[in-house]
Amino acid sequence: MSNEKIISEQMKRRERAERILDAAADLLLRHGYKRITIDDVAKKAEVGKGTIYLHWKTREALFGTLMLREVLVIWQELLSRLRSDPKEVLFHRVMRSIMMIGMSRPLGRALFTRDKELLGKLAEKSFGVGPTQQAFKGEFLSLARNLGLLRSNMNPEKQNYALRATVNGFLIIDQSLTDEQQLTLEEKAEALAETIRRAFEPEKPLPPADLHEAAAAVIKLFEQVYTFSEERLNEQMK
Amino acid sequence: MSNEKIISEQMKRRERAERILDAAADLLLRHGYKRITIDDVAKKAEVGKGTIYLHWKTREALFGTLMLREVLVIWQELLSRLRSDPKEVLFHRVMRSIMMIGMSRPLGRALFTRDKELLGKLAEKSFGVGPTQQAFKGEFLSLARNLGLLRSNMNPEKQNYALRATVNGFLIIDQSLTDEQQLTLEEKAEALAETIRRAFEPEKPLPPADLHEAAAAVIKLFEQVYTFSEERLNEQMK
DNA sequence: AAATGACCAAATATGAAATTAAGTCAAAGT
DNA sequence: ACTTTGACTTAATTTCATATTTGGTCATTT
Repeated sequence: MSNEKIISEQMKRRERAERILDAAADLLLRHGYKRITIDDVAKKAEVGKGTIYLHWKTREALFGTLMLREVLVIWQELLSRLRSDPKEVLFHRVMRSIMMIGMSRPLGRALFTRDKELLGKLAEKSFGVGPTQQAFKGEFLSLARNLGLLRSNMNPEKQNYALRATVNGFLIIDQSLTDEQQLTLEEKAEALAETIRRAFEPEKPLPPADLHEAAAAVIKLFEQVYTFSEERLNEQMK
Repeated sequence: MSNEKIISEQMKRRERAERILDAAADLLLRHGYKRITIDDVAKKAEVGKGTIYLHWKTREALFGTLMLREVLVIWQELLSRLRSDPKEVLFHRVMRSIMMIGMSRPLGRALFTRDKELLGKLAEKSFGVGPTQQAFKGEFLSLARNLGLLRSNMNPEKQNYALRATVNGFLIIDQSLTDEQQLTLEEKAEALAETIRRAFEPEKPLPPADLHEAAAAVIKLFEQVYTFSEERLNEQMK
């Protein structure tokens, strides 16, 4: 068999996997995790049930991959924003972007708010890929401190805790907001950004030179994490 | 019957109600809401089951009163701190106190973290007394802005949202913290205080004169809310 | 060699019977 | 007379046996 043929075969395979994930995503948002059966997904994706098991070992693995794909799309969009404007590397801007990107996507929103109704037991697990989250929580934060994107006159553990609590608060609160005075997503993201900027960023703005350097460094780290996660995704989709 | 006699009777009645609540609280923290029966409470409080229904109409009402009592204790301790030092009226100090007081009390902690394991369906309901929470979310925040305790160069709705999200984040995150590097309660409360101060308070500190005025005004409002809630409690305990 | 769906075992849903517990009130206690 | 109680009623919950569904496999078809 020719090389092109093999590659084309792999592409078709990948396309089919994506189609199955699309079907799963649609059903997930429509009916919620616990109500979906593999038969439903197979029917919707127009493949035999056995075919799904050619791609994933278990039902849970299928949905795990779906979540990872969603996280990667968000990650990619974030990277694209970072590349288009170095100012986007400012910590509050990164957080605003993450909130804007994630919350405007139905699946991202379910992930961010830990929507138990929709995700069922999936809500507990973390899909940022273990190492990805590590990178984010650990490496990224210390990098941000070193680059002057975060205050450095603050105990790092305390700062990490405070950041996590704050961001989590903004993400989680959305579902319990039955308030009439609903703010728009833009306003909410802006509120998060302002809170983060005032509470965690240095008083005086970063000089443009440092900003560029910071952007380059952060993009590099994010690309590493992205590439790593992408490889994981590719493995999972065989 | 003499007046003293009647008052003494009422006191005994009240004491018995407290004893029942104590029993309920103990069982609640030990076994969780859904596992407790009224018989358990009656036995523990050394009263007949019927006696409990002389105080409360339903099981849920009994536990509702228990929650209200807990909120009032926290409220009272907060007021006491405010009275002892006017500086405690600074917004970040109020928030730190609330976190310190509430989180150091088992029942308060369950309430703040919305511990579903312990509180069951009670976790959903709000026990700050409808009007109390209104007062807190509405009146208190606008009063704080007027008194210079909060930045006034920020859209009030957005500021309210951001504050709620932030504080909620610090309170809720505690239960999902399986992290090894557990901070002490003091450190966590300090982290919340610092975040609040930087993100929501004016840059320059309040002059001492304004501080005293602010403390007086806030204490007055809190006393009103406290008194109102206390009356509710008294009604509920008949 | 890839894809399928009939098949099997395990999980889950169903529903009737048994148990438990919330709430009442006639009787006992003070 | 007035308070307190626990046996009683009924509604809710649990149990348990049976029926159904569904995750995952693999012999057969494409």
